[in-house]
Amino acid sequence: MKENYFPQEIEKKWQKIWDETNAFKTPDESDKPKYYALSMFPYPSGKLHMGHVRNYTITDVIARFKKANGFNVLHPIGWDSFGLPAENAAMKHNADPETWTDENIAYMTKQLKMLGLSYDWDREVTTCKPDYYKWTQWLFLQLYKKGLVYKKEAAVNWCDECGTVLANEQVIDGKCWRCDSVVEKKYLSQWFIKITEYADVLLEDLDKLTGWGENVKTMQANWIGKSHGAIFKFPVVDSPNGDVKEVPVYTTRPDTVFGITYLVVAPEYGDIEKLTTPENKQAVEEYRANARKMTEIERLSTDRVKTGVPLGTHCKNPFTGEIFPLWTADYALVEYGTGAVMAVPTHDTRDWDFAHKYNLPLKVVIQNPENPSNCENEAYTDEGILINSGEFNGMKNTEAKKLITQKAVDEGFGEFKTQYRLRDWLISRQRYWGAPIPVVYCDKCGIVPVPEEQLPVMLPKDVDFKVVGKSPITTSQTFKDTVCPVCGGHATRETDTMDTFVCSSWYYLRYADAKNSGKCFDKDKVNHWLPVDQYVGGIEHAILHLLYSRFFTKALRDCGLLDFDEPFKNLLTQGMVLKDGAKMSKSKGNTVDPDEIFENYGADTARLFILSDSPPARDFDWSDAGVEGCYKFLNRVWRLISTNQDNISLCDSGLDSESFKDKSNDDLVRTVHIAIKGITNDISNDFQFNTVISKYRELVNAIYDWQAKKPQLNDEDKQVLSFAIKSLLILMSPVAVHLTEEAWHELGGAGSIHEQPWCEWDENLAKASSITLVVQINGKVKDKIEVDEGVGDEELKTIALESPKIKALTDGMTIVKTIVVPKKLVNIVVKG
RNA sequence: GCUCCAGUGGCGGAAUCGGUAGACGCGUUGGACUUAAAAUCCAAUCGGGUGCAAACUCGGUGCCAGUUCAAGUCUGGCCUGGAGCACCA
Repeated sequence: MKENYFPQEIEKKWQKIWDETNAFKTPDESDKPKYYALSMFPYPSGKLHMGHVRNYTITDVIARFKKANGFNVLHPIGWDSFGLPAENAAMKHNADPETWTDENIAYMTKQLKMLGLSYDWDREVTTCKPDYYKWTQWLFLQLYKKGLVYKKEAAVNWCDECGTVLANEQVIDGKCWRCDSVVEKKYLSQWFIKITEYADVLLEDLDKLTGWGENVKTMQANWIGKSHGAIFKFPVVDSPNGDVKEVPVYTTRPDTVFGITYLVVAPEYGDIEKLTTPENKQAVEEYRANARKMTEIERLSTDRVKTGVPLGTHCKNPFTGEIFPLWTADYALVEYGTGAVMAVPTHDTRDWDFAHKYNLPLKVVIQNPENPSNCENEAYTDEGILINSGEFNGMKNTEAKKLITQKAVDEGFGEFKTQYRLRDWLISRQRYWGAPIPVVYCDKCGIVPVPEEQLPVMLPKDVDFKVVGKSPITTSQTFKDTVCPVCGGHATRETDTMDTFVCSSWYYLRYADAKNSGKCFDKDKVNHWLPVDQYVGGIEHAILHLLYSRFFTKALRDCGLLDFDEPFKNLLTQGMVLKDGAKMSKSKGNTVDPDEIFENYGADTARLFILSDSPPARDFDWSDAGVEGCYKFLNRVWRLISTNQDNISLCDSGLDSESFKDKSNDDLVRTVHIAIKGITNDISNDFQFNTVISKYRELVNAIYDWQAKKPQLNDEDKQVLSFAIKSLLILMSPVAVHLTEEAWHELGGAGSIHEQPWCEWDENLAKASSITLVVQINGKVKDKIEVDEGVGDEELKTIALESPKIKALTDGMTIVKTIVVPKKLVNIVVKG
């Protein structure tokens, strides 16, 4: 064993061996219980960044820990490899996106191997390869058959920079999630997945996800946005042609229905033209044109002054017989509810603002119990007692909600209604580098799905990537023109491709059966491996990927392809990697290149450091000094072992014997047992790797201290040291994967350290031989006394009371009572 | 506005059940080794007070209350920061 630690040399050596022997291959069949550890797979952008390093290291340590603890662990990796950056790169160099992607995957694969990750590379999945996207297309067809996919013309989010539409989930603050440019509304015919059909179960099943953080669950719940309310239908009294009989509205405040003074429809409301009088037509048209021009950001800004114009027509309130005017205003959203709102200015802040601007009347119907002369300066939106509400007067508004709706139901102008904020998932993209949507448009038969036996619909190669203003795929001569599978006549292929989030919504299933060429996956294999026991990834997917994947799992279950409800049993959302307090990013210039760290310090240092300073869920501040510190620590570990090489014998069978445990009352043996227990518990409880690493340090410090007191080691000491080092190596093996393997090998350990079972501890040895009794007076620490471990409660009390310090302090006082916490503490309550 | 999370030394953070606040590390300071440096090792490091010193003592986990023999931890009310949602009727 070399005296000095040369990580680069060691790491290269072992990586080669692991690679050649396929060391981390996972068999499907095993006597052991299964464990599925998964990181969110990367987009092959070119190089790994520190976020990747953190993500994959966390999952790798978990996978290795579980393996050592007797599980058959599935720990796969793949590539989320469709998407716009490849296409943009291709456009820039007029090259094939596939070449760019392949090169990136090759480079990043090399980096993953340099990090020493224990992947089963035989299960690698690459979403842009036909053997994968064939099944993405196949699954699309299954959902289509189930009626969960449809095409419709709708107001959609258009990103001009990316030249494509976006899903709702991909619009952040009115901007594109990818390129940050402002998103426009466009009316286009697009493909949607009916995720709303699963809104309720997606919400309800969040309760089953006990292994998910509350933050992610509430984010999803908010996004789904379930609300309970009513639909009321208001008869139109003066529709110009008499062809619109009523306007339905959705409200969560049926209790305020007696306070309606006007009604608002969205500018895009379907019947708006029929509800406009000829005199108002011009103003309404202008208003609508103006609304169309506005960006989402402008339109949705809450601090904007509300605007609107009257339509000239009126509705009747069936509860009161009152007639009130119809307006259009862009604060009503066509996509939500019915696209029309009943306005109660006295009890809704938005209606209040609008009514004040246009001098619309107010009618108070809910009385503020603390301030009966309410609604003079602002809307009153809290609970209260109904007034001016006919038969409902005097009732609590919370109770009236139900009764008022019931009346509407009974009299045929209303119904109870549950409403969701979630919209259907827009999945078509006007881009080349994605899975082609397997559909053709026949001149005669209309929309025809591609027959399954014709899959995959391959991406064409005869494409001009330099084209501007349309998808490159449309330039292919061979792609568009095709034959209708039904009638054999001329047909045109769909040129839209699928959102990459469709590809990533099922990849975790494919790992269970990655090489299956006849099916997307074998049902038994998927049922065996899934759900994922531990999923690890960034919080940025809290809604997008995680919601889509949950939906996919449920939809595929309903297609009979699998038998479970939720894909990810436990979710760990790791924090960001920061540098100098800001997220690492190229634009800020505060990135740290993993390659440089590997080169200068080795992967083990990188792994150790990225786990050391913060718990996984919290943000992690990268510091050069911290890396240096971890490197020094590994050197310290190496030195400890290399200078003791002759004193250590790993294959000493005596280490595992009962007699060794019994005869060893050595403090170091106890320290090791305490470390094993602590480290095992810290990993098991929420993967607290930062404290695991502090315990590595404590153990190493303890071994050094122990040795400093023993200039000469006798045979028993050597056995104790061997036990300590062996345990240290195994405990550190999930993190410092190369160093521990090398040391294990050099010290004559059998096989690979990564095949060793985890250390066990003896409960009796995993505690100090004596305890420090804390003595408090009135809750304040006054004395600390070393006592034997086995001392009983009564005796502890006596010891405490007889301590000279305590005697002096309690002298002349009345002892009211004495509380004894076994093996820990005595609190003496005194008076006087 | 609503929802969730967090707040502990100079810094990252630690503290199963309510039971010694500040583990472990970074940084800083002093020292040893060295011609010198690097590396390594040793010591100190929350604040105030008493003391030459060992030591002793008081205060302290965002703020204010409360529960308790005992609160970083539990309860209520605030403050600050972060994240998500948001003219969603």
